[in-house]
Amino acid sequence: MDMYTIGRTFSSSDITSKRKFTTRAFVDDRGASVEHLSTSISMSGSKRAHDENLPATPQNRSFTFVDGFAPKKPRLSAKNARQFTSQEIQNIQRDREAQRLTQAREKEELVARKKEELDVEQLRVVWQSIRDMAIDWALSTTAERIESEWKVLVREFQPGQGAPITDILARFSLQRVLAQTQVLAPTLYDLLQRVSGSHESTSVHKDRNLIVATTICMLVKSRNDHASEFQTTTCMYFLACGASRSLFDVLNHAGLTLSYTQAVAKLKQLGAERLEEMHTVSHTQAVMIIWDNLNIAFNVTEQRHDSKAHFDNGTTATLIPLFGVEFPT
DNA sequence: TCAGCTGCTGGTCCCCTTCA
DNA sequence: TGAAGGGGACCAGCAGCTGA
Repeated sequence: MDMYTIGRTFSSSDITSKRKFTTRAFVDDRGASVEHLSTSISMSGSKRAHDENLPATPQNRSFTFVDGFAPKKPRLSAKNARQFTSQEIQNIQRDREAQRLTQAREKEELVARKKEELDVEQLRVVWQSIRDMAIDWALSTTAERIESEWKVLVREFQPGQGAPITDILARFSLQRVLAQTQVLAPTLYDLLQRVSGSHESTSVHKDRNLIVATTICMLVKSRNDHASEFQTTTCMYFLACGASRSLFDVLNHAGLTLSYTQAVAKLKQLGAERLEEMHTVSHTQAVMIIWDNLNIAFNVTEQRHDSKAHFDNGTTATLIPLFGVEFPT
């Protein structure tokens, strides 16, 4: 490895502090240069400068390296100066003017492009804001409309006070529920049709409209406890099927039927209404009575003396009005 | 083996809430 | 304010389980 001294410069503060710097550059065998700086500080005079405790600043620590082997730039002198003709000067001026104009045009284009991007971004933000406002408006308007439609529907589905169970059971129909919903609450009807997928269903085995109608009936009951035509009908069915009281509890909480207590009350009310109807019919026209024995088995798995399987026996009677038969008054 | 306990069910009563 | 409905509390009957 060869060693070369490449020179150095000092700042004024270095000189006053009497430090000696030796700067060397090493060039290895592969030609790569490595700079190494060794600094020795002469403390001759044994008197430290007053500024040594001051923090080092770029000003009092600055030095630069000068490569002694670098080719020197030719000095500008009248001897080396080239003589330009007026035509060349004009050409240079024209070229510089064209270059200036090109740079100005590019700068203008850049500014215009930035402005356009900014405008597009602002437009996008405004568009997003308008879109959000439109969605909010649509949602609130739809909600208000459904709310008003729903109130009308609930009022329509509420039976009159003291309405006979017989009438409720006779007129109840899921098709009627759907038809009334379509007329009185078209927005809600369309919404439920889309949610259930019944508007596009072609299945002949599963009528999704029945699910929509059932859902409407359950929601109506949720909104108004008096609107219970559907639940009154279903509770009669579940009673006839022998559903247990706990099953009634579950179905009642789901809004599918009345409570067991109300179901029994409705059944008794229905029995009283039919008995009254029988009295009326039997006093106004000729009737025929059909009776039959009724046997209900109450089985006990493990019979004991005080707990045995047994049959409850009774007699049922069915009254049939006779039309076209003279009735003596 | 059996008395006592527990859970389920049906029924009734009463209080509270909702709605017209 | 009355009607309608929900639900909790309570009772009775029945059946299954368990420990003495």
